[in-house]
Amino acid sequence: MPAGRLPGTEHEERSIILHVDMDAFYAACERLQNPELEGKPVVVGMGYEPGETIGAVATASYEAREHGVESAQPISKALDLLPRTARNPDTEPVGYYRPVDLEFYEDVSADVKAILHELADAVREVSIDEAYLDVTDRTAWEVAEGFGRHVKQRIAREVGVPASVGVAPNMSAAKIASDHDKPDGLTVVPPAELREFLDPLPIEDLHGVGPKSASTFHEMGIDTIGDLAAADLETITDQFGERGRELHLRARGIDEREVEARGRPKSLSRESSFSQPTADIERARARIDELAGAVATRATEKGALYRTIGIKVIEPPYELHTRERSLSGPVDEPPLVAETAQTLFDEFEGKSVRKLGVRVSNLSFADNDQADLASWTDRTAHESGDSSTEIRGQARIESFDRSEPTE
DNA sequence: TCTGGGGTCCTAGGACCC
DNA sequence: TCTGGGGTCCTAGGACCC
Repeated sequence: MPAGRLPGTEHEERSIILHVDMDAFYAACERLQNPELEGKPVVVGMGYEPGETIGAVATASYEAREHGVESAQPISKALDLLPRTARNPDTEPVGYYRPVDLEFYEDVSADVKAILHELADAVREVSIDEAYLDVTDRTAWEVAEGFGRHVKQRIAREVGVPASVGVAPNMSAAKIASDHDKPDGLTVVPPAELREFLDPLPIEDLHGVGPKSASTFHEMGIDTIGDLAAADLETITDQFGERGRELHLRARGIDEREVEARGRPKSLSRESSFSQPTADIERARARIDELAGAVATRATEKGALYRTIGIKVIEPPYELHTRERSLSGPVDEPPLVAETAQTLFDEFEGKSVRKLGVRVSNLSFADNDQADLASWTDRTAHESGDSSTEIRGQARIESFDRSEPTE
């Protein structure tokens, strides 16, 4: 926190925040590998295999969206709206379906992110296709539009994928701005225009307002961001708690969050659905073993120790349950993930399940994490010797002590 | 919307401690 | 002993995001 930085709105007026959002990113990456797809409707499906009808839409190009294809849609439905083949391909639209190739997309994303880090001091990578930049010290409002265009052009020229950019005095508004003119958009909202930009937008455009909150807002007669800005704060916090306070501020163009690099992950998980809900306990337990193994492998790869192991069970129609158990200390012990997950699943035996997940959380990182390392050695010092093998062994035994009485 | 996978944050009650 | 207040951790669920 720089000394002399003023709090409140003065700080915000000085900030220039840029949000970069790649357009239909997976589809754009597919076009990079296969330029004939340019201008064609492209659908990238997860769990999709060429020629099959299984899976769900991860990303649809804008051309595919024109036919009603949306992300999260089952591939089978997308195929109804946009077939792979047509009787007369000259007059009827044909969709180009591709399976997700995450490794390639991550490489492309890394190229984009490298450019972003050159262009800003602070970068928050939100996801594979999205980032916030604090460019306060790199540009000025008078030339912010040119700066935004420069960002887009560098990404297009050096990586070859389109991006939409929003520039605004804070993160919340920058996010809305980048979405304002998609695809290939550029929207600049200087401080003086912030309120008039936000006011007419639908309440759904506010980041953090999902379907549930939106319908509550509508019931309250709040349909636009301007309506929320004008609403009585107490009415909002009564309904939405602390989150409501935050949304009320953002609706009024205030968002004090700083652009900070993302820290370590807080949890790691794997989940997968059955094509049909199943009550077959053997299948369910086999699936849990697979998921536990995959999660544990990922944790090991990332150098993460976990202290909490949990499962997620979705019963039809779509009833979510979570169970978790904490150990006495952080471990990296793949068999323990599976054992604990299986124990937690006991109470669901005989239930029909449509989806299962395994998760590890309460993570700590052995490498290069001074604070964690210090507290870890500190905490374990009185309990036992200083050998990590002993500590892990102890955590393991205590976890059994806890679980056994319930059986 | 009859719903894929991987995350984050918040809330609320209970246990447990001082 | 029928009983205060505060803090932290654990667990389950909910909402939201990409």
